[in-house]
Amino acid sequence: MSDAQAALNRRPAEKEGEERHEAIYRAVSDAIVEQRLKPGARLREDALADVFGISRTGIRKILQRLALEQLVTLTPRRGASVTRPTAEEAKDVFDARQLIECGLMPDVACRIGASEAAELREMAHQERQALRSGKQSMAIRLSADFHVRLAQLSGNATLAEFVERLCSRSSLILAVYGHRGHLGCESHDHDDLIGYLEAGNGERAKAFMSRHLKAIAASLSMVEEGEALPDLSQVFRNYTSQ
Amino acid sequence: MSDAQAALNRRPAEKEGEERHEAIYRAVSDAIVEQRLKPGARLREDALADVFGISRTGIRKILQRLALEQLVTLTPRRGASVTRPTAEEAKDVFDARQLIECGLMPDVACRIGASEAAELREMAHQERQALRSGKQSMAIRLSADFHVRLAQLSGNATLAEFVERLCSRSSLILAVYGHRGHLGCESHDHDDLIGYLEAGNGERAKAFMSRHLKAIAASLSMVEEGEALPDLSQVFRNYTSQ
DNA sequence: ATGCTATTTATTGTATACAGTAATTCCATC
DNA sequence: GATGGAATTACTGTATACAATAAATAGCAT
Repeated sequence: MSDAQAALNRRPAEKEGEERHEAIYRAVSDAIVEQRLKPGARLREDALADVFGISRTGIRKILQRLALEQLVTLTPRRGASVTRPTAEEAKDVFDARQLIECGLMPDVACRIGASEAAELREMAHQERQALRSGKQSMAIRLSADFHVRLAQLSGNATLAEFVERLCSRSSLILAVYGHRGHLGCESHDHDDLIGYLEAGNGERAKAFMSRHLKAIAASLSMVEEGEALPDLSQVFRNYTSQ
Repeated sequence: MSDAQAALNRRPAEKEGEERHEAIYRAVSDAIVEQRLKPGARLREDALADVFGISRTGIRKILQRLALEQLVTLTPRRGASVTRPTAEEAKDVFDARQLIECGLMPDVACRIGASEAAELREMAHQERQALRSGKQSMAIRLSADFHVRLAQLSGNATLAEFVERLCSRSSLILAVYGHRGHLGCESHDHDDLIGYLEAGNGERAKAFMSRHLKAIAASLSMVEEGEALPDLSQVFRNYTSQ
Protein backbone atom coordinates (compact mmCIF):
# COMPACT_ATOMS: atom_id res chain seq x y z
CA MET A 1 0.00 0.00 0.00
CA SER A 2 2.54 2.56 1.13
CA ASP A 3 4.82 1.05 -1.45
CA ALA A 4 2.26 1.60 -4.15
CA GLN A 5 1.63 5.15 -3.03
CA ALA A 6 5.29 5.92 -2.83
CA ALA A 7 5.71 4.48 -6.30
CA LEU A 8 2.90 6.67 -7.52
CA ASN A 9 4.30 9.75 -5.87
CA ARG A 10 7.75 9.56 -7.37
CA ARG A 11 6.31 8.54 -10.69
CA PRO A 12 6.05 11.79 -12.66
CA ALA A 13 9.59 11.33 -13.93
CA GLU A 14 9.45 12.12 -17.62
CA LYS A 15 13.03 11.84 -18.72
CA GLU A 16 14.37 10.52 -15.46
CA GLY A 17 13.34 7.03 -16.40
CA GLU A 18 16.06 6.77 -18.96
CA GLU A 19 18.78 8.28 -16.88
CA ARG A 20 17.70 6.05 -14.04
CA HIS A 21 18.17 3.01 -16.20
CA GLU A 22 21.61 4.17 -17.18
CA ALA A 23 22.46 4.83 -13.54
CA ILE A 24 21.36 1.35 -12.54
CA TYR A 25 23.38 -0.15 -15.36
CA ARG A 26 26.41 1.74 -14.16
CA ALA A 27 25.80 0.69 -10.57
CA VAL A 28 25.69 -3.00 -11.45
CA SER A 29 28.53 -2.74 -13.94
CA ASP A 30 30.74 -0.93 -11.44
CA ALA A 31 29.96 -3.44 -8.74
CA ILE A 32 31.10 -6.22 -11.03
CA VAL A 33 34.22 -4.43 -12.26
CA GLU A 34 35.12 -3.47 -8.72
CA GLN A 35 34.72 -7.10 -7.72
CA ARG A 36 32.13 -6.32 -5.07
CA LEU A 37 30.02 -8.80 -7.02
CA LYS A 38 32.26 -11.78 -7.50
CA PRO A 39 32.27 -14.19 -10.44
CA GLY A 40 29.56 -16.78 -10.02
CA ALA A 41 27.33 -14.52 -7.92
CA ARG A 42 23.71 -14.94 -8.87
CA LEU A 43 21.75 -11.88 -9.92
CA ARG A 44 18.09 -12.55 -9.33
CA GLU A 45 15.71 -10.32 -11.21
CA ASP A 46 13.28 -9.89 -8.33
CA ALA A 47 16.03 -8.96 -5.91
CA LEU A 48 17.53 -6.37 -8.25
CA ALA A 49 14.08 -5.01 -9.05
CA ASP A 50 13.40 -4.54 -5.35
CA VAL A 51 16.75 -2.91 -4.66
CA PHE A 52 16.45 -0.35 -7.42
CA GLY A 53 12.71 0.17 -7.23
CA ILE A 54 11.89 -0.61 -10.85
CA SER A 55 10.09 -3.57 -12.33
CA ARG A 56 11.71 -6.71 -13.66
CA THR A 57 11.25 -5.46 -17.21
CA GLY A 58 13.85 -2.76 -16.74
CA ILE A 59 16.18 -5.11 -14.88
CA ARG A 60 16.01 -7.64 -17.69
CA LYS A 61 17.00 -5.00 -20.19
CA ILE A 62 20.04 -4.10 -18.13
CA LEU A 63 20.94 -7.72 -17.54
CA GLN A 64 20.83 -8.39 -21.25
CA ARG A 65 23.11 -5.51 -21.99
CA LEU A 66 25.57 -6.78 -19.42
CA ALA A 67 25.30 -10.23 -20.93
CA LEU A 68 26.17 -8.91 -24.37
CA GLU A 69 29.22 -7.28 -22.83
CA GLN A 70 29.99 -10.66 -21.27
CA LEU A 71 30.05 -9.35 -17.73
CA VAL A 72 27.13 -11.59 -16.79
CA THR A 73 26.12 -14.92 -18.26
CA LEU A 74 22.48 -15.60 -18.93
CA THR A 75 21.74 -19.32 -18.79
CA PRO A 76 18.36 -20.19 -20.29
CA ARG A 77 16.08 -20.92 -17.40
CA ARG A 78 18.49 -20.35 -14.60
CA GLY A 79 18.80 -16.62 -14.67
CA ALA A 80 21.80 -14.32 -14.55
CA SER A 81 25.10 -14.57 -12.74
CA VAL A 82 28.42 -12.77 -12.85
CA THR A 83 30.47 -14.57 -15.47
CA ARG A 84 33.41 -16.65 -14.43
CA PRO A 85 35.87 -16.36 -17.31
CA THR A 86 37.59 -19.50 -18.52
CA ALA A 87 41.35 -19.65 -18.91
CA GLU A 88 40.92 -19.58 -22.66
CA GLU A 89 38.82 -16.45 -22.51
CA ALA A 90 41.43 -14.86 -20.30
CA LYS A 91 44.11 -15.57 -22.86
CA ASP A 92 41.96 -14.21 -25.66
CA VAL A 93 41.20 -11.03 -23.78
CA PHE A 94 44.81 -10.26 -23.00
CA ASP A 95 45.95 -11.15 -26.51
CA ALA A 96 43.29 -8.81 -27.83
CA ARG A 97 44.43 -6.04 -25.51
CA GLN A 98 47.97 -6.63 -26.65
CA LEU A 99 46.97 -6.18 -30.28
CA ILE A 100 44.60 -3.25 -29.87
CA GLU A 101 46.03 -1.19 -27.05
CA CYS A 102 49.59 -1.45 -28.33
CA GLY A 103 48.44 -0.65 -31.83
CA LEU A 104 46.80 2.52 -30.59
CA MET A 105 49.84 3.93 -28.83
CA PRO A 106 51.34 5.66 -31.89
CA ASP A 107 48.02 7.40 -32.56
CA VAL A 108 47.74 8.46 -28.95
CA ALA A 109 51.30 9.79 -28.97
CA CYS A 110 50.42 11.93 -31.98
CA ARG A 111 47.21 13.34 -30.59
CA ILE A 112 48.01 13.80 -26.92
CA GLY A 113 48.29 17.37 -25.65
CA ALA A 114 49.32 18.98 -22.39
CA SER A 115 45.82 18.96 -20.93
CA GLU A 116 45.22 15.31 -21.79
CA ALA A 117 48.57 14.33 -20.30
CA ALA A 118 47.69 16.23 -17.14
CA GLU A 119 44.35 14.47 -16.97
CA LEU A 120 46.03 11.09 -17.28
CA ARG A 121 48.56 11.97 -14.60
CA GLU A 122 45.71 12.93 -12.31
CA MET A 123 44.06 9.57 -12.94
CA ALA A 124 47.28 7.71 -12.26
CA HIS A 125 47.68 9.75 -9.08
CA GLN A 126 44.20 8.88 -7.86
CA GLU A 127 44.84 5.27 -8.63
CA ARG A 128 48.02 5.20 -6.55
CA GLN A 129 46.26 6.99 -3.71
CA ALA A 130 43.37 4.53 -3.72
CA LEU A 131 45.87 1.71 -3.62
CA ARG A 132 47.75 3.26 -0.70
CA SER A 133 44.62 3.83 1.33
CA GLY A 134 43.50 0.26 0.87
CA LYS A 135 40.56 1.02 -1.38
CA GLN A 136 41.18 -1.94 -3.61
CA SER A 137 37.82 -1.88 -5.40
CA MET A 138 38.29 1.71 -6.39
CA ALA A 139 41.88 1.12 -7.46
CA ILE A 140 40.80 -1.69 -9.75
CA ARG A 141 38.28 0.48 -11.49
CA LEU A 142 40.57 3.47 -11.74
CA SER A 143 43.18 1.30 -13.37
CA ALA A 144 40.66 0.14 -15.95
CA ASP A 145 39.48 3.71 -16.44
CA PHE A 146 43.04 4.76 -17.19
CA HIS A 147 43.41 2.25 -19.98
CA VAL A 148 40.03 3.20 -21.42
CA ARG A 149 40.76 6.92 -21.33
CA LEU A 150 44.03 6.23 -23.08
CA ALA A 151 42.25 4.39 -25.86
CA GLN A 152 39.75 7.21 -26.22
CA LEU A 153 42.60 9.61 -26.85
CA SER A 154 43.40 7.69 -30.02
CA GLY A 155 40.33 9.32 -31.53
CA ASN A 156 38.85 6.01 -32.65
CA ALA A 157 35.59 5.61 -30.75
CA THR A 158 35.01 2.09 -32.02
CA LEU A 159 38.34 0.77 -30.82
CA ALA A 160 37.95 2.68 -27.58
CA GLU A 161 34.69 0.87 -26.98
CA PHE A 162 36.38 -2.46 -27.61
CA VAL A 163 39.08 -1.57 -25.11
CA GLU A 164 36.41 -0.60 -22.60
CA ARG A 165 34.86 -4.02 -22.86
CA LEU A 166 38.20 -5.76 -22.68
CA CYS A 167 39.13 -3.84 -19.54
CA SER A 168 35.86 -4.72 -17.85
CA ARG A 169 36.40 -8.35 -18.59
CA SER A 170 39.99 -8.06 -17.38
CA SER A 171 38.71 -7.10 -13.94
CA LEU A 172 36.72 -10.30 -13.90
CA ILE A 173 39.76 -12.25 -14.97
CA LEU A 174 41.89 -10.70 -12.25
CA ALA A 175 39.20 -11.59 -9.72
CA VAL A 176 39.40 -15.24 -10.69
CA TYR A 177 43.03 -15.79 -11.63
CA GLY A 178 44.88 -12.93 -9.96
CA HIS A 179 46.87 -13.34 -6.80
CA ARG A 180 45.33 -11.78 -3.77
CA GLY A 181 46.51 -8.26 -3.08
CA HIS A 182 48.32 -7.96 -6.38
CA LEU A 183 46.42 -5.73 -8.73
CA GLY A 184 46.97 -5.76 -12.43
CA CYS A 185 48.93 -2.59 -12.91
CA GLU A 186 52.17 -1.73 -11.15
CA SER A 187 51.95 1.68 -9.58
CA HIS A 188 54.52 3.53 -11.66
CA ASP A 189 53.94 1.90 -15.02
CA HIS A 190 51.18 4.30 -15.91
CA ASP A 191 53.29 7.36 -15.12
CA ASP A 192 56.17 6.09 -17.20
CA LEU A 193 53.80 5.46 -20.08
CA ILE A 194 52.48 9.02 -19.96
CA GLY A 195 56.05 10.25 -20.18
CA TYR A 196 56.72 8.39 -23.41
CA LEU A 197 53.44 9.52 -24.90
CA GLU A 198 53.94 13.14 -24.01
CA ALA A 199 57.38 12.98 -25.60
CA GLY A 200 55.65 11.85 -28.78
CA ASN A 201 57.54 8.58 -28.73
CA GLY A 202 54.78 6.28 -29.98
CA GLU A 203 56.99 3.29 -30.64
CA ARG A 204 58.51 3.38 -27.21
CA ALA A 205 55.07 3.73 -25.64
CA LYS A 206 53.91 0.79 -27.71
CA ALA A 207 56.76 -1.41 -26.51
CA PHE A 208 56.19 -0.32 -22.95
CA MET A 209 52.47 -1.05 -23.12
CA SER A 210 53.32 -4.47 -24.52
CA ARG A 211 55.58 -5.25 -21.58
CA HIS A 212 52.99 -3.79 -19.19
CA LEU A 213 50.22 -6.05 -20.46
CA LYS A 214 52.50 -9.07 -20.65
CA ALA A 215 53.45 -8.52 -17.02
CA ILE A 216 49.82 -8.48 -15.97
CA ALA A 217 49.01 -11.60 -17.95
CA ALA A 218 52.08 -13.34 -16.58
CA SER A 219 51.06 -12.58 -13.02
CA LEU A 220 47.89 -14.62 -13.40
CA SER A 221 47.79 -18.17 -12.14
CA MET A 222 46.02 -19.91 -14.95
CA VAL A 223 44.42 -22.78 -13.14
CA GLU A 224 40.70 -23.24 -13.58
CA GLU A 225 39.01 -24.17 -10.37
CA GLY A 226 36.05 -26.48 -10.55
CA GLU A 227 33.12 -25.75 -8.26
CA ALA A 228 32.31 -28.68 -6.06
CA LEU A 229 34.16 -31.23 -8.13
CA PRO A 230 37.44 -31.22 -6.17
CA ASP A 231 35.83 -33.09 -3.28
CA LEU A 232 34.53 -35.65 -5.72
CA SER A 233 37.94 -36.25 -7.23
CA GLN A 234 39.41 -36.82 -3.81
CA VAL A 235 36.82 -39.50 -3.23
CA PHE A 236 37.73 -41.05 -6.55
CA ARG A 237 41.39 -41.22 -5.59
CA ASN A 238 40.52 -43.14 -2.46
CA TYR A 239 38.48 -45.60 -4.41
CA THR A 240 41.04 -46.19 -7.16
CA SER A 241 43.84 -46.76 -4.68
CA GLN A 242 42.03 -49.76 -3.28
CA MET B 1 26.56 -30.32 -42.31
CA SER B 2 26.51 -32.15 -39.00
CA ASP B 3 25.48 -28.92 -37.37
CA ALA B 4 22.58 -28.43 -39.71
CA GLN B 5 21.44 -32.00 -39.33
CA ALA B 6 21.67 -31.82 -35.60
CA ALA B 7 19.64 -28.63 -35.62
CA LEU B 8 17.01 -30.26 -37.76
CA ASN B 9 16.89 -33.44 -35.74
CA ARG B 10 16.38 -32.02 -32.30
CA ARG B 11 12.79 -30.91 -32.16
CA PRO B 12 11.81 -30.60 -28.53
CA ALA B 13 8.80 -28.35 -28.85
CA GLU B 14 9.68 -26.34 -25.75
CA LYS B 15 13.09 -25.15 -26.79
CA GLU B 16 11.90 -23.81 -30.12
CA GLY B 17 11.05 -20.54 -28.49
CA GLU B 18 14.67 -19.73 -27.96
CA GLU B 19 15.86 -20.90 -31.30
CA ARG B 20 13.04 -18.94 -32.83
CA HIS B 21 14.34 -15.78 -31.24
CA GLU B 22 17.78 -16.50 -32.56
CA ALA B 23 16.35 -17.17 -36.00
CA ILE B 24 14.47 -13.88 -35.99
CA TYR B 25 17.59 -12.07 -34.89
CA ARG B 26 19.48 -13.64 -37.76
CA ALA B 27 16.70 -12.79 -40.19
CA VAL B 28 16.74 -9.11 -39.29
CA SER B 29 20.50 -8.94 -39.02
CA ASP B 30 20.94 -10.59 -42.42
CA ALA B 31 18.41 -8.30 -44.01
CA ILE B 32 20.38 -5.31 -42.77
CA VAL B 33 23.78 -6.70 -43.72
CA GLU B 34 22.48 -7.70 -47.14
CA GLN B 35 21.13 -4.17 -47.55
CA ARG B 36 17.59 -5.33 -48.12
CA LEU B 37 16.81 -3.05 -45.21
CA LYS B 38 18.54 0.20 -46.07
CA PRO B 39 20.05 2.69 -43.64
CA GLY B 40 17.36 4.95 -42.26
CA ALA B 41 14.60 2.38 -42.65
CA ARG B 42 12.27 2.43 -39.69
CA LEU B 43 11.71 -0.78 -37.77
CA ARG B 44 8.39 -0.53 -35.99
CA GLU B 45 7.90 -2.95 -33.17
CA ASP B 46 4.30 -3.79 -34.03
CA ALA B 47 5.12 -4.49 -37.64
CA LEU B 48 8.00 -6.80 -36.78
CA ALA B 49 5.91 -8.51 -34.13
CA ASP B 50 3.20 -9.19 -36.69
CA VAL B 51 5.61 -10.45 -39.32
CA PHE B 52 7.33 -12.92 -37.04
CA GLY B 53 4.30 -13.85 -34.96
CA ILE B 54 5.72 -13.06 -31.54
CA SER B 55 4.87 -10.27 -29.16
CA ARG B 56 6.61 -6.93 -28.95
CA THR B 57 8.52 -8.10 -25.90
CA GLY B 58 10.60 -10.49 -27.94
CA ILE B 59 11.07 -7.95 -30.72
CA ARG B 60 12.34 -5.36 -28.28
CA LYS B 61 14.94 -7.78 -27.00
CA ILE B 62 16.18 -8.41 -30.51
CA LEU B 63 16.13 -4.72 -31.37
CA GLN B 64 18.23 -3.93 -28.33
CA ARG B 65 20.78 -6.51 -29.24
CA LEU B 66 21.03 -5.06 -32.73
CA ALA B 67 21.33 -1.60 -31.22
CA LEU B 68 24.26 -2.69 -29.06
CA GLU B 69 25.91 -4.03 -32.20
CA GLN B 70 25.19 -0.65 -33.77
CA LEU B 71 23.24 -2.07 -36.67
CA VAL B 72 20.12 -0.21 -35.57
CA THR B 73 19.84 3.04 -33.67
CA LEU B 74 17.28 3.33 -30.91
CA THR B 75 16.17 6.92 -30.45
CA PRO B 76 14.30 7.48 -27.20
CA ARG B 77 10.67 7.81 -28.11
CA ARG B 78 10.96 7.44 -31.81
CA GLY B 79 11.69 3.77 -32.07
CA ALA B 80 14.27 1.81 -34.03
CA SER B 81 15.75 2.36 -37.46
CA VAL B 82 18.63 0.95 -39.44
CA THR B 83 21.63 3.08 -38.53
CA ARG B 84 23.08 5.45 -41.07
CA PRO B 85 26.79 5.52 -40.26
CA THR B 86 28.52 8.88 -40.23
CA ALA B 87 31.72 9.48 -42.19
CA GLU B 88 33.65 9.50 -38.93
CA GLU B 89 32.24 6.14 -37.89
CA ALA B 90 33.15 4.78 -41.30
CA LYS B 91 36.73 5.88 -40.85
CA ASP B 92 36.86 4.41 -37.35
CA VAL B 93 35.49 1.09 -38.53
CA PHE B 94 37.96 0.68 -41.35
CA ASP B 95 40.86 1.83 -39.21
CA ALA B 96 39.81 -0.74 -36.64
CA ARG B 97 39.63 -3.45 -39.29
CA GLN B 98 43.07 -2.43 -40.48
CA LEU B 99 44.50 -2.85 -37.01
CA ILE B 100 42.72 -6.03 -36.01
CA GLU B 101 42.36 -8.04 -39.20
CA CYS B 102 45.91 -7.33 -40.31
CA GLY B 103 47.22 -8.12 -36.86
CA LEU B 104 45.52 -11.50 -36.97
CA MET B 105 47.02 -12.63 -40.27
CA PRO B 106 50.24 -14.06 -38.80
CA ASP B 107 48.24 -16.13 -36.33
CA VAL B 108 45.95 -17.36 -39.07
CA ALA B 109 48.91 -18.28 -41.26
CA CYS B 110 50.28 -20.38 -38.41
CA ARG B 111 47.07 -22.19 -37.62
CA ILE B 112 45.54 -22.71 -41.04
CA GLY B 113 45.39 -26.27 -42.36
CA ALA B 114 44.42 -27.88 -45.63
CA SER B 115 40.77 -28.31 -44.68
CA GLU B 116 40.42 -24.73 -43.50
CA ALA B 117 42.05 -23.44 -46.67
CA ALA B 118 39.66 -25.54 -48.72
CA GLU B 119 36.71 -24.16 -46.78
CA LEU B 120 37.87 -20.61 -47.42
CA ARG B 121 38.32 -21.32 -51.11
CA GLU B 122 34.81 -22.68 -51.24
CA MET B 123 33.50 -19.51 -49.63
CA ALA B 124 35.43 -17.33 -52.06
CA HIS B 125 34.05 -19.44 -54.89
CA GLN B 126 30.47 -19.03 -53.74
CA GLU B 127 31.03 -15.32 -53.38
CA ARG B 128 32.28 -15.00 -56.96
CA GLN B 129 29.39 -17.08 -58.20
CA ALA B 130 26.83 -14.98 -56.37
CA LEU B 131 28.41 -11.89 -57.87
CA ARG B 132 28.31 -13.35 -61.37
CA SER B 133 24.67 -14.37 -61.11
CA GLY B 134 23.69 -10.94 -59.94
CA LYS B 135 22.80 -11.89 -56.39
CA GLN B 136 24.30 -8.79 -54.90
CA SER B 137 22.75 -9.14 -51.45
CA MET B 138 24.13 -12.61 -51.07
CA ALA B 139 27.52 -11.57 -52.38
CA ILE B 140 27.76 -8.82 -49.81
CA ARG B 141 27.04 -11.18 -46.97
CA LEU B 142 29.34 -13.89 -48.26
CA SER B 143 32.14 -11.37 -48.46
CA ALA B 144 31.58 -10.38 -44.86
CA ASP B 145 31.35 -14.05 -43.88
CA PHE B 146 34.74 -14.67 -45.46
CA HIS B 147 36.43 -12.02 -43.37
CA VAL B 148 34.73 -13.28 -40.23
CA ARG B 149 35.67 -16.90 -40.86
CA LEU B 150 39.23 -15.80 -41.43
CA ALA B 151 39.30 -14.05 -38.07
CA GLN B 152 37.84 -17.11 -36.38
CA LEU B 153 40.74 -19.16 -37.68
CA SER B 154 43.07 -17.05 -35.56
CA GLY B 155 41.74 -18.95 -32.57
CA ASN B 156 40.87 -15.79 -30.66
CA ALA B 157 37.11 -15.82 -30.20
CA THR B 158 37.01 -12.35 -28.71
CA LEU B 159 38.79 -10.70 -31.61
CA ALA B 160 36.74 -12.76 -34.05
CA GLU B 161 33.61 -11.34 -32.49
CA PHE B 162 34.95 -7.83 -32.88
CA VAL B 163 35.68 -8.52 -36.54
CA GLU B 164 32.17 -9.85 -36.97
CA ARG B 165 30.71 -6.62 -35.69
CA LEU B 166 33.06 -4.53 -37.80
CA CYS B 167 32.11 -6.46 -40.93
CA SER B 168 28.41 -6.03 -40.27
CA ARG B 169 28.88 -2.30 -39.87
CA SER B 170 31.00 -2.26 -43.01
CA SER B 171 28.03 -3.49 -45.00
CA LEU B 172 26.08 -0.53 -43.73
CA ILE B 173 28.91 1.80 -44.65
CA LEU B 174 29.12 0.38 -48.16
CA ALA B 175 25.38 0.87 -48.51
CA VAL B 176 25.71 4.55 -47.72
CA TYR B 177 29.07 5.54 -49.14
CA GLY B 178 29.85 2.83 -51.69
CA HIS B 179 29.48 3.35 -55.39
CA ARG B 180 26.61 1.55 -56.98
CA GLY B 181 27.48 -1.85 -58.32
CA HIS B 182 30.93 -1.86 -56.81
CA LEU B 183 31.12 -4.21 -53.88
CA GLY B 184 33.77 -3.94 -51.26
CA CYS B 185 35.98 -6.87 -52.18
CA GLU B 186 37.54 -7.45 -55.55
CA SER B 187 36.82 -10.92 -56.79
CA HIS B 188 40.30 -12.38 -56.75
CA ASP B 189 41.69 -10.70 -53.68
CA HIS B 190 40.34 -13.35 -51.37
CA ASP B 191 41.86 -16.18 -53.40
CA ASP B 192 45.25 -14.51 -53.44
CA LEU B 193 45.05 -14.06 -49.70
CA ILE B 194 44.32 -17.73 -49.11
CA GLY B 195 47.41 -18.54 -51.13
CA TYR B 196 49.68 -16.50 -48.90
CA LEU B 197 48.12 -17.93 -45.78
CA GLU B 198 48.39 -21.50 -46.92
CA ALA B 199 52.05 -20.90 -47.73
CA GLY B 200 52.48 -19.85 -44.11
CA ASN B 201 53.57 -16.40 -45.17
CA GLY B 202 51.89 -14.38 -42.44
CA GLU B 203 53.70 -11.13 -43.11
CA ARG B 204 52.84 -11.18 -46.79
CA ALA B 205 49.21 -11.98 -45.97
CA LYS B 206 49.20 -9.10 -43.50
CA ALA B 207 50.49 -6.65 -46.09
CA PHE B 208 48.01 -7.94 -48.63
CA MET B 209 45.09 -7.61 -46.23
CA SER B 210 46.23 -4.08 -45.48
CA ARG B 211 46.15 -3.16 -49.17
CA HIS B 212 42.84 -4.99 -49.57
CA LEU B 213 41.16 -2.98 -46.81
CA LYS B 214 42.76 0.27 -47.92
CA ALA B 215 41.37 -0.33 -51.40
CA ILE B 216 37.86 -0.79 -50.05
CA ALA B 217 38.08 2.29 -47.85
CA ALA B 218 39.48 4.32 -50.74
CA SER B 219 36.61 3.29 -52.99
CA LEU B 220 34.11 4.99 -50.70
CA SER B 221 32.87 8.45 -51.51
CA MET B 222 32.95 10.09 -48.14
CA VAL B 223 30.26 12.68 -48.50
CA GLU B 224 27.53 12.73 -45.90
CA GLU B 225 24.15 13.24 -47.41
CA GLY B 226 21.49 15.08 -45.48
CA GLU B 227 18.00 13.64 -45.51
CA ALA B 228 15.57 16.07 -47.08
CA LEU B 229 18.07 18.82 -47.62
CA PRO B 230 19.03 17.96 -51.20
CA ASP B 231 15.56 18.80 -52.48
CA LEU B 232 15.74 22.04 -50.63
CA SER B 233 19.03 23.00 -52.23
CA GLN B 234 17.57 22.34 -55.68
CA VAL B 235 14.76 24.72 -54.88
CA PHE B 236 17.32 27.26 -53.79
CA ARG B 237 19.17 26.97 -57.08
CA ASN B 238 16.02 27.70 -59.04
CA TYR B 239 15.29 30.72 -56.95
CA THR B 240 18.80 32.13 -57.07
CA SER B 241 18.92 31.81 -60.86
CA GLN B 242 16.00 34.13 -61.22
C1' DA C 1 -4.64 31.74 -46.96
C1' DT C 2 -1.47 31.19 -43.10
C1' DG C 3 -0.09 30.35 -38.67
C1' DC C 4 -1.17 28.73 -34.17
C1' DT C 5 -3.40 25.74 -30.99
C1' DA C 6 -6.08 21.74 -29.67
C1' DT C 7 -7.41 17.09 -30.50
C1' DT C 8 -6.62 12.79 -32.26
C1' DT C 9 -3.69 9.07 -33.57
C1' DA C 10 0.27 6.17 -33.81
C1' DT C 11 3.92 4.26 -31.36
C1' DT C 12 6.97 3.44 -27.70
C1' DG C 13 7.95 2.67 -22.40
C1' DT C 14 6.75 0.18 -18.27
C1' DA C 15 4.44 -2.79 -15.18
C1' DT C 16 2.01 -6.74 -14.11
C1' DA C 17 -0.20 -11.04 -14.65
C1' DC C 18 0.18 -15.63 -16.02
C1' DA C 19 2.42 -19.73 -17.71
C1' DG C 20 6.08 -22.88 -17.76
C1' DT C 21 10.27 -24.95 -16.00
C1' DA C 22 14.03 -26.10 -12.90
C1' DA C 23 15.19 -26.59 -7.90
C1' DT C 24 13.81 -28.07 -3.34
C1' DT C 25 11.58 -30.39 0.10
C1' DC C 26 9.04 -33.82 2.01
C1' DC C 27 7.19 -38.33 2.24
C1' DA C 28 6.88 -43.10 1.32
C1' DT C 29 9.21 -47.23 0.47
C1' DC C 30 12.94 -50.43 0.35
C1' DG D 1 19.00 -44.50 6.73
C1' DA D 2 19.11 -43.79 2.07
C1' DT D 3 16.78 -43.45 -2.43
C1' DG D 4 13.27 -42.46 -5.63
C1' DG D 5 9.39 -39.90 -6.60
C1' DA D 6 5.65 -36.51 -5.96
C1' DA D 7 4.26 -31.95 -4.35
C1' DT D 8 5.74 -27.46 -3.45
C1' DT D 9 8.32 -23.50 -4.28
C1' DA D 10 10.98 -20.11 -6.62
C1' DC D 11 12.24 -18.19 -10.58
C1' DT D 12 12.37 -16.98 -15.34
C1' DG D 13 9.91 -16.36 -20.11
C1' DT D 14 6.22 -14.21 -22.61
C1' DA D 15 2.24 -11.67 -23.55
C1' DT D 16 -0.81 -8.12 -22.74
C1' DA D 17 -2.69 -4.05 -20.79
C1' DC D 18 -2.03 0.58 -19.69
C1' DA D 19 0.43 5.02 -19.47
C1' DA D 20 2.98 8.51 -21.67
C1' DT D 21 4.69 11.12 -25.54
C1' DA D 22 5.65 12.74 -30.04
C1' DA D 23 3.60 13.19 -34.73
C1' DA D 24 -0.32 14.32 -37.55
C1' DT D 25 -4.44 16.60 -38.38
C1' DA D 26 -8.11 19.51 -38.03
C1' DG D 27 -10.16 23.69 -36.47
C1' DC D 28 -10.01 28.39 -35.36
C1' DA D 29 -8.55 33.04 -35.55
C1' DT D 30 -6.24 36.65 -37.74
